[in-house]
Amino acid sequence: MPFYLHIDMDSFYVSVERVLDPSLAGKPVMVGGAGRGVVTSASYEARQYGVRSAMPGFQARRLCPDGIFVPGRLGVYSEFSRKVFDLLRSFSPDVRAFSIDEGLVNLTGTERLMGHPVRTAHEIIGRIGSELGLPSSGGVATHPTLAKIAATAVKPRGLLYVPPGSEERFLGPLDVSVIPGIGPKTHRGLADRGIATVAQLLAHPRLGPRYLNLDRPAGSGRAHEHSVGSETTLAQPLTDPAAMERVLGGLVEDVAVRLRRRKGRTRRVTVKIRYSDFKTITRSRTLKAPTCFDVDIFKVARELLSTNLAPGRPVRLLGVSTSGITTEGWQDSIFDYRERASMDQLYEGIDRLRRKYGEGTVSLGAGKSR
DNA sequence: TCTGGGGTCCTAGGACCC
DNA sequence: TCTGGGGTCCTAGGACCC
Repeated sequence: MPFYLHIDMDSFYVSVERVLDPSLAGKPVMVGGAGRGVVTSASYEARQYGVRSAMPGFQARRLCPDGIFVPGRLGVYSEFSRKVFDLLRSFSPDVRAFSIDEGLVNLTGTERLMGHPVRTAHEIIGRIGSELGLPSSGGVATHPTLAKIAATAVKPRGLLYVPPGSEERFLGPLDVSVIPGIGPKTHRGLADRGIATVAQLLAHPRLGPRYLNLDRPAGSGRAHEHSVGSETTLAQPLTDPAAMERVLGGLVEDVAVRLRRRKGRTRRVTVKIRYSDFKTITRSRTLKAPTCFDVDIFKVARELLSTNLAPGRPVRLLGVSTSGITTEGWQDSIFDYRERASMDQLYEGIDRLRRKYGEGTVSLGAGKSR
């Protein structure tokens, strides 16, 4: 019998902040939400006021004026995340990280060594708490999706076991929104057709399997296409194309450095423009040959920006994204092998300088303005 | 003192090819 | 002197997730 444990950290960023500053315990704490930002993590005390993650900061401050707002420290959270996953991997070789604070442990076949999966789940959650000081929730079930739904259902500080054979009894009465992939829009659409519970959804011959297919074995999804992008909401909306190009240059630089760090080359460049009325457009172009160089990406990005920008209309966000990324070598373009090789050396040097002396040290002609 | 930033996946039309 | 048709790539938009 397959057994999966889905681990979901409880208000992860806030919990890490509390480990580092115990005086935050028991208080309404929010990470993020400064200025134009949104709340990225809210303590359960803050949620009592109606604060949710992804909520705009101004709204959170209105709902919870006495709350404590902490700026996020992604590097610190990543470090704690690594420790959590190290611990998970000491229980099973098959661990999948879904995000910084969510992971799946395959406990199939561990019974003889470690006892029943529920016992193991208890121990894992206990050790995340005792060794790292972090609260978490877990779901144990015969299917990964089911385990995730179970974990979400018992948050915070809960563990829920869905025994084999009781899957439909557990899921049936729940609201369809518990299913990953069903967001507000789909939820409304289903409600319009009179579908509110999972049981009603599963009874539908076409829609049921589309949104929840527990027969499909784990990990049978398609191989996903990787992308690397960077975007920024501007401190002040811009109307000056030259100023926008400078921002674009900074974004391109950021993207290209990350692309090279993972030894990737992109086949596609996408520019994103969000006007101050929130109308958002994306314009992309597929390249003839994959590249990881700032100059190549910037050339395309600048062109996409200049040919699609509505003149005089204030822009609040600019973004650059690269996709269709390949990590294959450059042997496929033999004719310019030598040129590319020397470009690689040049950029390696630039990246080294940037690492050593800071991001602003070396920049493109277009300059950087972030 | 309006609404982040990192992503993945899906749909759908048109081009293009055989 | 009505509309083939299937596969794949390109592009834009949008839903959704953390």
